[in-house]
Amino acid sequence: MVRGRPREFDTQDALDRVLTVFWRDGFDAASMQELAEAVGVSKPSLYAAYGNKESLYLAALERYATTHGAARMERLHAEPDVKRAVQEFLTSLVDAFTCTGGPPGCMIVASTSICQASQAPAAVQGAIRVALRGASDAMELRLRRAVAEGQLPPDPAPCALAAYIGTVMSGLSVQARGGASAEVLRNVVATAMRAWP
Amino acid sequence: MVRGRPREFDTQDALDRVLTVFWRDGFDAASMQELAEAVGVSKPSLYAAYGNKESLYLAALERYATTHGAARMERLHAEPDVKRAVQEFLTSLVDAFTCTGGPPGCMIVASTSICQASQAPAAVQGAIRVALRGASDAMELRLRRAVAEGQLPPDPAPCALAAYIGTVMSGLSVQARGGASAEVLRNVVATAMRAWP
DNA sequence: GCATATATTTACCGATCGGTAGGTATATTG
DNA sequence: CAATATACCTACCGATCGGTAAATATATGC
Repeated sequence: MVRGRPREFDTQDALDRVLTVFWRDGFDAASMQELAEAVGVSKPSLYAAYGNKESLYLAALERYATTHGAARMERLHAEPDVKRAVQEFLTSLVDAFTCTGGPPGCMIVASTSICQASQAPAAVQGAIRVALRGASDAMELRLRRAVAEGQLPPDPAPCALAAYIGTVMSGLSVQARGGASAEVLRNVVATAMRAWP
Repeated sequence: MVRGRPREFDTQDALDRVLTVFWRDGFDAASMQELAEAVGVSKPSLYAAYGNKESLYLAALERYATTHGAARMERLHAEPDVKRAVQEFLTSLVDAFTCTGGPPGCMIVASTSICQASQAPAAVQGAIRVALRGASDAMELRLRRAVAEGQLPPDPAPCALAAYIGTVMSGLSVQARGGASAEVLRNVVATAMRAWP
């Protein structure tokens, strides 16, 4: 057993609460004071557990990817029919972006819009860029597989189609952030799928 | 003639410089100090000319709409062929979002992602929402006209199609913000237009 | 010239920011 | 029972935030 006084909060549960604040307010606007209150501990406890604001954000971003994105990505690869897979993927995004259980939209997309040229540390900006690219890259991989399986024509190129889907994903987040309803966004997804080759 | 010492800077030209900083950094992250330096005057001069940060932002946002959006909107209504009008509209957006003369992406879209639940004053958040809706509304108007002219089928509804195009516009801004090239985004527009009825 | 009105700047205000020092509480090890 | 190691919180640090008071500079009206 480890010596010393045991921590009085669960670091993963705390990350979930931190994540929600960063998701809503972004890196700059979320203050360490606010984050500490969201977790229910004092400010120095956060520093002791995670280092500084930068590493806390990086940990929260990673947790966001695993708890809010991983299952959806797995489902994208598990569904054998590629068109159905993408359709279900986008629809589940709409549900997530308009879910009242958390802030509207996507944490990564929201951060992309504002953190690229602000006071955010370079590591934070880089991680956000990587995360944004990650979704498109995974989508491109899925489309490439579909082409290899003969489910999709090679033209338009999987790369271009993935960029289009990534753009729609980003747009859905912005619209949700702006107050668009799930019903409206489901119609957007239906229209977007009309571009399917 | 008006009495008193004349202002030593042009308020419209100053707004252009202020606008660029807000465009890049957003309402919160742009400090009055930074804005004053961008204009080339001292901080109290900005306050004297525009009131406070909130009204300065609102003035900058309005100027952004007129100097960066109005001409494009007029062109959208002037082009008689609706599909070509929309295509040219989106393509010109790509050029604007990736133009090296200013920050990448759209000021309104970038602000939407982060200012909705932050410390930004309610008036600022409201103005951003209105501006974001404005683009979709103008697009819907254009599509309704096309339906009336027989250029477009009534299904999908102009409302839904406009929401889709607005989503693509938002997505283009996010992707540009994330570093996507004009070439990639032009391909995205081409793919997006495949959904045209 | 002199009063009036407006613009400009330096220097400052209280509040809040990210981050930390230092004392105290609580666990294991011996 | 120490002794040690870790977590906790109060109080504070310098820097920066939005915003302003007060003095000075420059124009017009008489």
